Amino acid sequence: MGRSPCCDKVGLKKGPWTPEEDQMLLAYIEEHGHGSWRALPSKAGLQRCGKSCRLRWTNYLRPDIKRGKFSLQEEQTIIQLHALLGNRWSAIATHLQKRTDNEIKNYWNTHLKKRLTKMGIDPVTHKPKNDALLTTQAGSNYSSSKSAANLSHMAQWESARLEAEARLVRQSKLRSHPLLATSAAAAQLATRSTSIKSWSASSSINVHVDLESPTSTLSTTTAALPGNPISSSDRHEDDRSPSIPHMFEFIKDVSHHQHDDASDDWTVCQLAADHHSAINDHHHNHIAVASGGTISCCSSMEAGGWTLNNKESSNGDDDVAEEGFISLLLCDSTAAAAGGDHQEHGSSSEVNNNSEISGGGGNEKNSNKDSSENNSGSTMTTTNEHEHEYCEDKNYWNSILNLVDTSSPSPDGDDTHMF
DNA sequence: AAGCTCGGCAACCGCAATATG
DNA sequence: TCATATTGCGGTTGCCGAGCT
Repeated sequence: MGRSPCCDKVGLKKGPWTPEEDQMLLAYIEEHGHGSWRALPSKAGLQRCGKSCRLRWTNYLRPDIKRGKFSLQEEQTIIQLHALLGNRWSAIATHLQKRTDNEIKNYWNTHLKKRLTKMGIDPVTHKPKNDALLTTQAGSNYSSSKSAANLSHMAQWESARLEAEARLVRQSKLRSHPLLATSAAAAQLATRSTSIKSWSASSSINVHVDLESPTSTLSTTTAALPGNPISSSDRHEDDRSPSIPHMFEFIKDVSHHQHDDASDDWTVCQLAADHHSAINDHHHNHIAVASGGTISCCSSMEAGGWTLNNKESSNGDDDVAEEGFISLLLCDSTAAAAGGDHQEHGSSSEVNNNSEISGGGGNEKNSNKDSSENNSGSTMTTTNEHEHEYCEDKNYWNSILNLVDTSSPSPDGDDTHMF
Protein backbone atom coordinates (compact mmCIF):
# COMPACT_ATOMS: atom_id res chain seq x y z
CA MET A 1 0.00 0.00 0.00
CA GLY A 2 0.96 3.55 0.23
CA ARG A 3 1.17 6.31 -2.19
CA SER A 4 4.19 7.68 -3.78
CA PRO A 5 4.69 11.22 -2.60
CA CYS A 6 4.04 13.65 -5.37
CA CYS A 7 6.79 16.09 -4.57
CA ASP A 8 9.79 13.93 -3.82
CA LYS A 9 11.09 13.80 -7.36
CA VAL A 10 14.60 15.05 -7.73
CA GLY A 11 14.93 18.24 -9.71
CA LEU A 12 11.51 19.59 -8.94
CA LYS A 13 11.57 23.13 -7.77
CA LYS A 14 10.04 24.20 -4.52
CA GLY A 15 9.49 27.51 -2.88
CA PRO A 16 8.22 30.80 -4.20
CA TRP A 17 7.06 31.01 -7.76
CA THR A 18 8.78 33.31 -10.19
CA PRO A 19 6.84 35.54 -12.57
CA GLU A 20 8.11 33.41 -15.44
CA GLU A 21 6.73 30.28 -13.90
CA ASP A 22 3.44 32.02 -13.26
CA GLN A 23 3.30 33.08 -16.86
CA MET A 24 4.02 29.60 -18.12
CA LEU A 25 1.37 28.06 -15.94
CA LEU A 26 -1.14 30.72 -16.78
CA ALA A 27 -0.50 30.42 -20.49
CA TYR A 28 -0.80 26.67 -20.42
CA ILE A 29 -4.02 26.62 -18.46
CA GLU A 30 -5.58 29.34 -20.53
CA GLU A 31 -4.89 27.35 -23.64
CA HIS A 32 -5.46 23.80 -22.50
CA GLY A 33 -7.16 23.93 -19.17
CA HIS A 34 -5.44 22.21 -16.30
CA GLY A 35 -6.59 18.70 -17.09
CA SER A 36 -4.52 16.32 -15.03
CA TRP A 37 -2.46 18.27 -12.58
CA ARG A 38 0.13 15.56 -12.42
CA ALA A 39 0.74 15.68 -16.12
CA LEU A 40 0.54 19.43 -16.35
CA PRO A 41 4.05 20.46 -15.23
CA SER A 42 5.87 18.49 -17.88
CA LYS A 43 3.45 19.61 -20.56
CA ALA A 44 3.78 23.20 -19.48
CA GLY A 45 7.52 22.93 -19.15
CA LEU A 46 7.54 23.58 -15.43
CA GLN A 47 9.92 22.01 -12.96
CA ARG A 48 7.20 21.77 -10.36
CA CYS A 49 5.02 19.03 -9.05
CA GLY A 50 1.38 19.00 -10.08
CA LYS A 51 0.28 19.71 -6.61
CA SER A 52 2.35 22.83 -6.44
CA CYS A 53 0.90 23.97 -9.77
CA ARG A 54 -2.61 23.34 -8.59
CA LEU A 55 -2.04 25.33 -5.43
CA ARG A 56 -0.47 28.17 -7.29
CA TRP A 57 -3.38 28.28 -9.67
CA THR A 58 -6.16 27.99 -7.12
CA ASN A 59 -4.64 30.34 -4.60
CA TYR A 60 -3.03 32.93 -6.76
CA LEU A 61 -3.31 32.78 -10.52
CA ARG A 62 -6.99 32.05 -10.98
CA PRO A 63 -8.56 35.06 -12.65
CA ASP A 64 -11.61 35.14 -10.42
CA ILE A 65 -9.69 35.83 -7.26
CA LYS A 66 -10.18 38.97 -5.31
CA ARG A 67 -7.14 40.04 -3.40
CA GLY A 68 -6.56 42.67 -0.83
CA LYS A 69 -8.18 43.78 2.35
CA PHE A 70 -11.23 41.99 3.66
CA SER A 71 -14.28 44.18 4.09
CA LEU A 72 -16.13 44.22 7.38
CA GLN A 73 -18.93 42.44 5.64
CA GLU A 74 -16.61 39.67 4.63
CA GLU A 75 -15.22 39.51 8.13
CA GLN A 76 -18.68 39.15 9.55
CA THR A 77 -19.50 36.46 7.09
CA ILE A 78 -16.37 34.56 7.92
CA ILE A 79 -17.05 34.75 11.61
CA GLN A 80 -20.62 33.69 11.20
CA LEU A 81 -19.71 30.82 8.96
CA HIS A 82 -16.88 29.79 11.21
CA ALA A 83 -19.28 29.68 14.10
CA LEU A 84 -21.39 27.33 12.07
CA LEU A 85 -18.82 25.32 10.19
CA GLY A 86 -15.65 25.45 12.20
CA ASN A 87 -12.41 25.23 10.29
CA ARG A 88 -14.01 24.13 7.07
CA TRP A 89 -12.28 26.75 5.06
CA SER A 90 -13.25 25.47 1.68
CA ALA A 91 -16.90 25.48 2.68
CA ILE A 92 -16.55 28.99 4.00
CA ALA A 93 -14.74 30.05 0.86
CA THR A 94 -17.57 28.91 -1.36
CA HIS A 95 -19.72 31.57 0.21
CA LEU A 96 -17.20 34.34 -0.05
CA GLN A 97 -16.96 35.00 -3.71
CA LYS A 98 -13.48 35.45 -5.07
CA ARG A 99 -11.75 34.49 -1.87
CA THR A 100 -9.73 31.33 -1.54
CA ASP A 101 -9.86 28.98 1.36
CA ASN A 102 -6.19 29.59 1.98
CA GLU A 103 -6.69 33.31 2.12
CA ILE A 104 -9.62 32.99 4.47
CA LYS A 105 -7.70 30.58 6.64
CA ASN A 106 -4.76 32.93 6.82
CA TYR A 107 -6.96 35.88 7.56
CA TRP A 108 -8.71 33.99 10.29
CA ASN A 109 -5.48 32.89 11.89
CA THR A 110 -3.76 36.24 11.68
CA HIS A 111 -6.63 38.64 12.32
CA LEU A 112 -10.00 37.33 13.30
CA LYS A 113 -8.87 34.71 15.74
CA LYS A 114 -6.81 37.24 17.60
CA ARG A 115 -9.61 39.74 17.59
CA LEU A 116 -12.07 37.27 19.05
CA THR A 117 -9.55 36.25 21.65
CA LYS A 118 -9.06 39.86 22.53
CA MET A 119 -12.80 40.22 22.91
CA GLY A 120 -12.75 37.37 25.38
CA ILE A 121 -14.32 34.94 22.99
CA ASP A 122 -12.94 31.53 22.38
CA PRO A 123 -12.32 31.42 18.63
CA VAL A 124 -12.81 27.68 18.57
CA THR A 125 -16.15 27.48 20.29
CA HIS A 126 -17.25 31.09 19.79
CA LYS A 127 -18.14 31.13 23.41
CA PRO A 128 -17.09 33.67 25.95
CA LYS A 129 -13.82 32.48 27.41
CA ASN A 130 -15.17 31.95 30.90
CA ASP A 131 -17.80 29.65 29.64
CA ALA A 132 -15.31 27.74 27.59
CA LEU A 133 -13.20 27.41 30.68
CA LEU A 134 -16.07 25.96 32.60
CA THR A 135 -16.80 23.58 29.82
CA THR A 136 -13.21 22.51 29.69
CA GLN A 137 -13.07 21.99 33.38
CA ALA A 138 -16.26 20.05 33.33
CA GLY A 139 -14.99 18.02 30.45
CA SER A 140 -11.70 17.65 32.28
CA ASN A 141 -9.59 17.72 29.18
CA TYR A 142 -9.01 19.58 26.01
CA SER A 143 -10.06 16.84 23.68
CA SER A 144 -13.49 16.57 25.19
CA SER A 145 -14.08 20.27 24.88
CA LYS A 146 -12.83 20.19 21.35
CA SER A 147 -15.03 17.32 20.41
CA ALA A 148 -17.91 19.06 22.07
CA ALA A 149 -17.14 22.09 19.98
CA ASN A 150 -17.07 19.99 16.87
CA LEU A 151 -20.33 18.41 17.81
CA SER A 152 -21.72 21.81 18.45
CA HIS A 153 -20.61 22.93 15.03
CA MET A 154 -22.27 19.95 13.47
CA ALA A 155 -25.43 20.64 15.31
CA GLN A 156 -25.35 24.27 14.38
CA TRP A 157 -24.83 23.43 10.79
CA GLU A 158 -27.57 20.90 10.66
CA SER A 159 -30.02 22.99 12.60
CA ALA A 160 -29.48 26.04 10.47
CA ARG A 161 -29.62 23.90 7.39
CA LEU A 162 -32.93 22.48 8.39
CA GLU A 163 -34.33 25.86 9.14
CA ALA A 164 -33.23 27.17 5.81
CA GLU A 165 -34.77 24.22 4.08
CA ALA A 166 -37.97 25.11 5.83
CA ARG A 167 -37.77 28.61 4.50
CA LEU A 168 -37.02 27.52 1.00
CA VAL A 169 -39.86 25.06 0.91
CA ARG A 170 -42.25 27.50 2.36
CA GLN A 171 -41.22 30.27 0.04
CA SER A 172 -41.71 28.07 -2.94
CA LYS A 173 -45.07 27.01 -1.60
CA LEU A 174 -46.10 30.58 -1.11
CA ARG A 175 -45.06 31.46 -4.59
CA SER A 176 -46.86 28.60 -6.22
CA HIS A 177 -49.96 28.48 -4.08
CA PRO A 178 -50.35 31.32 -1.65
CA LEU A 179 -53.72 30.32 -0.30
CA LEU A 180 -52.84 26.75 0.31
CA ALA A 181 -49.41 27.46 1.56
CA THR A 182 -50.15 27.18 5.21
CA SER A 183 -52.07 23.97 5.12
CA ALA A 184 -49.74 22.41 2.62
CA ALA A 185 -46.75 23.27 4.68
CA ALA A 186 -48.44 21.96 7.74
CA ALA A 187 -49.13 18.71 6.00
CA GLN A 188 -45.57 18.51 4.90
CA LEU A 189 -44.46 19.24 8.38
CA ALA A 190 -46.30 16.24 9.62
CA THR A 191 -44.67 14.06 7.02
CA ARG A 192 -41.27 15.44 7.60
CA SER A 193 -41.66 15.15 11.30
CA THR A 194 -41.77 11.44 10.86
CA SER A 195 -38.78 11.29 8.61
CA ILE A 196 -36.63 13.44 10.80
CA LYS A 197 -37.30 11.24 13.73
CA SER A 198 -36.56 8.16 11.76
CA TRP A 199 -33.32 9.68 10.59
CA SER A 200 -32.54 10.68 14.09
CA ALA A 201 -33.29 7.22 15.30
CA SER A 202 -31.32 5.48 12.60
CA SER A 203 -28.41 7.81 12.90
CA SER A 204 -25.50 6.60 14.87
CA ILE A 205 -25.15 10.05 16.26
CA ASN A 206 -26.78 10.05 19.59
CA VAL A 207 -26.89 13.65 20.43
CA HIS A 208 -28.32 13.73 23.79
CA VAL A 209 -25.35 15.74 24.68
CA ASP A 210 -26.45 19.16 25.66
CA LEU A 211 -25.49 20.99 22.57
CA GLU A 212 -26.42 24.19 24.18
CA SER A 213 -27.27 26.94 21.84
CA PRO A 214 -27.11 26.76 18.10
CA THR A 215 -24.30 29.23 18.11
CA SER A 216 -22.56 28.24 21.25
CA THR A 217 -22.19 31.89 21.99
CA LEU A 218 -25.59 31.88 23.49
CA SER A 219 -25.17 28.76 25.36
CA THR A 220 -24.06 30.42 28.50
CA THR A 221 -26.44 29.46 31.16
CA THR A 222 -27.46 31.67 33.98
CA ALA A 223 -25.61 29.33 36.21
CA ALA A 224 -22.53 31.05 35.00
CA LEU A 225 -23.89 34.45 35.77
CA PRO A 226 -23.75 34.77 39.52
CA GLY A 227 -20.04 34.39 39.56
CA ASN A 228 -19.57 35.88 36.21
CA PRO A 229 -16.55 38.12 36.39
CA ILE A 230 -17.78 40.23 33.55
CA SER A 231 -21.03 41.33 35.02
CA SER A 232 -22.16 44.73 33.90
CA SER A 233 -21.28 46.32 37.21
CA ASP A 234 -17.63 45.48 37.36
CA ARG A 235 -16.99 45.45 33.69
CA HIS A 236 -13.94 47.41 32.82
CA GLU A 237 -14.47 50.35 30.58
CA ASP A 238 -12.13 48.98 28.02
CA ASP A 239 -13.59 45.57 28.11
CA ARG A 240 -15.76 45.78 25.11
CA SER A 241 -16.67 42.17 25.16
CA PRO A 242 -20.39 41.92 25.22
CA SER A 243 -21.28 40.69 28.63
CA ILE A 244 -23.80 37.96 28.88
CA PRO A 245 -26.62 40.13 30.22
CA HIS A 246 -26.06 42.51 27.36
CA MET A 247 -26.30 39.73 24.90
CA PHE A 248 -29.64 38.74 26.28
CA GLU A 249 -30.85 42.27 26.02
CA PHE A 250 -30.03 42.15 22.37
CA ILE A 251 -32.16 39.13 21.91
CA LYS A 252 -35.13 40.64 23.57
CA ASP A 253 -35.08 43.95 21.84
CA VAL A 254 -34.25 42.69 18.44
CA SER A 255 -36.97 40.14 18.65
CA HIS A 256 -39.57 42.66 19.65
CA HIS A 257 -38.48 45.04 17.04
CA GLN A 258 -38.86 42.46 14.38
CA HIS A 259 -42.17 41.41 15.67
CA ASP A 260 -43.54 44.91 15.68
CA ASP A 261 -42.28 45.55 12.26
CA ALA A 262 -43.64 42.42 10.72
CA SER A 263 -40.91 43.05 8.23
CA ASP A 264 -39.95 40.76 5.41
CA ASP A 265 -36.90 39.76 7.33
CA TRP A 266 -39.01 38.74 10.17
CA THR A 267 -41.32 36.83 7.90
CA VAL A 268 -38.44 34.93 6.45
CA CYS A 269 -36.78 34.32 9.73
CA GLN A 270 -40.00 33.29 11.30
CA LEU A 271 -40.97 30.78 8.68
CA ALA A 272 -39.66 27.80 10.46
CA ALA A 273 -41.53 28.68 13.56
CA ASP A 274 -44.81 29.80 12.15
CA HIS A 275 -46.40 26.43 12.31
CA HIS A 276 -46.38 26.92 15.99
CA SER A 277 -48.68 29.79 15.18
CA ALA A 278 -47.66 31.70 18.22
CA ILE A 279 -45.30 34.47 17.48
CA ASN A 280 -45.59 35.91 20.92
CA ASP A 281 -44.91 32.59 22.47
CA HIS A 282 -41.91 32.35 20.29
CA HIS A 283 -40.53 35.54 21.68
CA HIS A 284 -41.40 34.70 25.20
CA ASN A 285 -39.73 31.43 24.82
CA HIS A 286 -36.65 33.09 23.58
CA ILE A 287 -36.56 35.38 26.53
CA ALA A 288 -37.45 32.72 28.98
CA VAL A 289 -34.90 30.37 27.64
CA ALA A 290 -32.28 33.02 27.50
CA SER A 291 -32.75 33.92 31.08
CA GLY A 292 -33.48 30.49 32.33
CA GLY A 293 -31.03 28.16 30.79
CA THR A 294 -29.64 26.86 27.59
CA ILE A 295 -31.18 27.64 24.30
CA SER A 296 -32.07 24.86 22.01
CA CYS A 297 -32.90 25.22 18.41
CA CYS A 298 -32.92 21.51 18.10
CA SER A 299 -35.98 21.10 20.19
CA SER A 300 -37.87 23.37 17.90
CA MET A 301 -36.91 21.30 14.97
CA GLU A 302 -38.10 18.19 16.55
CA ALA A 303 -41.34 19.88 17.28
CA GLY A 304 -41.51 21.33 13.85
CA GLY A 305 -40.27 18.30 12.10
CA TRP A 306 -38.51 19.94 9.26
CA THR A 307 -35.92 17.80 7.69
CA LEU A 308 -33.84 17.44 4.65
CA ASN A 309 -33.52 13.72 5.02
CA ASN A 310 -30.02 14.66 5.75
CA LYS A 311 -27.22 12.47 4.48
CA GLU A 312 -29.63 10.05 2.95
CA SER A 313 -30.52 12.49 0.25
CA SER A 314 -27.11 12.68 -1.21
CA ASN A 315 -28.11 13.87 -4.61
CA GLY A 316 -27.06 17.02 -6.35
CA ASP A 317 -29.99 18.93 -4.97
CA ASP A 318 -28.28 19.17 -1.67
CA ASP A 319 -25.76 21.55 -3.06
CA VAL A 320 -28.43 23.76 -4.43
CA ALA A 321 -30.30 23.68 -1.19
CA GLU A 322 -27.16 24.47 0.66
CA GLU A 323 -26.47 27.47 -1.48
CA GLY A 324 -29.91 28.82 -0.86
CA PHE A 325 -29.59 27.96 2.73
CA ILE A 326 -26.45 29.95 3.21
CA SER A 327 -27.91 32.93 1.46
CA LEU A 328 -30.86 32.90 3.77
CA LEU A 329 -28.74 32.07 6.71
CA LEU A 330 -26.60 35.08 6.25
CA CYS A 331 -29.61 37.28 5.71
CA ASP A 332 -28.17 38.51 2.45
CA SER A 333 -24.99 39.72 4.03
CA THR A 334 -22.96 37.58 1.72
CA ALA A 335 -24.87 38.84 -1.24
CA ALA A 336 -24.26 42.35 -0.06
CA ALA A 337 -20.58 41.64 0.25
CA ALA A 338 -20.52 40.16 -3.21
CA GLY A 339 -22.37 43.12 -4.60
CA GLY A 340 -19.96 45.61 -3.17
CA ASP A 341 -18.45 46.82 0.02
CA HIS A 342 -20.55 49.86 0.46
CA GLN A 343 -22.89 48.08 2.80
CA GLU A 344 -20.36 47.23 5.35
CA HIS A 345 -22.18 46.35 8.48
CA GLY A 346 -24.81 43.83 7.76
CA SER A 347 -28.40 44.74 7.39
CA SER A 348 -29.26 48.23 8.29
CA SER A 349 -32.14 47.08 10.38
CA GLU A 350 -29.76 45.24 12.59
CA VAL A 351 -27.70 48.30 13.12
CA ASN A 352 -30.72 50.36 13.88
CA ASN A 353 -31.92 47.83 16.32
CA ASN A 354 -28.65 48.00 18.06
CA SER A 355 -28.82 51.69 18.23
CA GLU A 356 -32.21 51.60 19.79
CA ILE A 357 -31.19 49.29 22.52
CA SER A 358 -27.83 50.65 23.21
CA GLY A 359 -29.13 53.33 25.49
CA GLY A 360 -27.79 56.52 24.02
CA GLY A 361 -26.02 54.93 21.16
CA GLY A 362 -28.27 56.49 18.61
CA ASN A 363 -26.73 56.20 15.23
CA GLU A 364 -23.42 55.74 16.83
CA LYS A 365 -22.25 53.37 14.20
CA ASN A 366 -22.25 55.81 11.38
CA SER A 367 -21.55 58.87 13.43
CA ASN A 368 -18.61 57.22 15.04
CA LYS A 369 -17.26 56.20 11.74
CA ASP A 370 -17.55 59.73 10.53
CA SER A 371 -16.06 61.25 13.63
CA SER A 372 -13.20 58.85 13.71
CA GLU A 373 -12.44 59.79 10.20
CA ASN A 374 -12.65 63.48 10.94
CA ASN A 375 -10.96 63.60 14.30
CA SER A 376 -8.02 61.36 13.97
CA GLY A 377 -5.70 61.42 16.92
CA SER A 378 -8.04 63.09 19.36
CA THR A 379 -9.22 61.67 22.64
CA MET A 380 -12.69 61.76 21.27
CA THR A 381 -11.55 59.55 18.47
CA THR A 382 -10.29 56.99 20.88
CA THR A 383 -13.56 56.97 22.71
CA ASN A 384 -15.51 56.79 19.53
CA GLU A 385 -13.35 54.06 18.24
CA HIS A 386 -14.06 52.10 21.34
CA GLU A 387 -17.73 52.70 20.95
CA HIS A 388 -17.40 51.88 17.33
CA GLU A 389 -15.70 48.63 18.09
CA TYR A 390 -18.18 47.88 20.78
CA CYS A 391 -20.93 48.51 18.32
CA GLU A 392 -19.21 46.23 15.89
CA ASP A 393 -19.07 43.63 18.59
CA LYS A 394 -22.76 44.03 19.11
CA ASN A 395 -23.32 43.66 15.42
CA TYR A 396 -21.27 40.56 15.49
CA TRP A 397 -23.29 39.15 18.27
CA ASN A 398 -26.51 40.19 16.72
CA SER A 399 -25.51 38.54 13.51
CA ILE A 400 -24.92 35.41 15.47
CA LEU A 401 -28.10 35.95 17.38
CA ASN A 402 -29.94 36.50 14.19
CA LEU A 403 -29.03 33.03 13.18
CA VAL A 404 -30.37 31.75 16.42
CA ASP A 405 -33.44 33.83 16.11
CA THR A 406 -34.33 31.98 12.98
CA SER A 407 -34.51 28.84 15.01
CA SER A 408 -37.76 28.61 16.78
CA PRO A 409 -37.69 27.32 20.31
CA SER A 410 -39.96 24.57 21.30
CA PRO A 411 -43.19 25.95 22.64
CA ASP A 412 -43.29 23.41 25.40
CA GLY A 413 -39.73 23.94 26.42
CA ASP A 414 -38.85 20.47 25.36
CA ASP A 415 -35.13 20.14 25.67
CA THR A 416 -34.82 16.96 23.75
CA HIS A 417 -32.20 17.48 21.13
CA MET A 418 -32.60 16.04 17.78
CA PHE A 419 -29.04 15.22 16.92
C1' DA B 1 22.64 51.98 10.48
C1' DA B 2 22.42 47.43 12.12
C1' DG B 3 20.26 43.87 14.48
C1' DC B 4 16.14 41.94 16.30
C1' DT B 5 11.27 40.80 16.67
C1' DC B 6 6.97 40.04 14.95
C1' DG B 7 3.11 39.71 11.77
C1' DG B 8 1.35 38.40 7.32
C1' DC B 9 1.14 35.44 3.70
C1' DA B 10 2.51 32.03 0.18
C1' DA B 11 3.63 27.57 -0.12
C1' DC B 12 4.42 22.95 1.59
C1' DC B 13 3.14 18.62 3.87
C1' DG B 14 0.44 14.87 4.92
C1' DC B 15 -4.00 12.87 5.48
C1' DA B 16 -8.64 11.91 3.72
C1' DA B 17 -11.85 11.48 0.18
C1' DT B 18 -12.89 10.38 -4.36
C1' DA B 19 -12.07 8.52 -8.95
C1' DT B 20 -10.47 5.01 -11.89
C1' DG B 21 -9.06 0.63 -13.76
C1' DT C 1 -14.07 -5.41 -4.39
C1' DC C 2 -9.60 -3.92 -4.17
C1' DA C 3 -5.47 -1.35 -5.28
C1' DT C 4 -3.75 2.67 -6.95
C1' DA C 5 -3.94 7.41 -8.73
C1' DT C 6 -5.64 11.88 -8.23
C1' DT C 7 -7.61 15.66 -6.02
C1' DG C 8 -9.12 18.32 -2.04
C1' DC C 9 -8.45 20.05 2.32
C1' DG C 10 -6.59 21.78 6.67
C1' DG C 11 -2.52 22.39 9.54
C1' DT C 12 1.93 24.08 9.60
C1' DT C 13 6.21 26.12 8.13
C1' DG C 14 9.34 29.44 6.58
C1' DC C 15 10.30 33.61 4.06
C1' DC C 16 9.98 38.48 3.82
C1' DG C 17 9.09 43.07 5.03
C1' DA C 18 7.81 46.50 8.51
C1' DG C 19 8.50 48.33 12.83
C1' DC C 20 11.15 48.72 16.95
C1' DT C 21 15.35 49.07 19.82
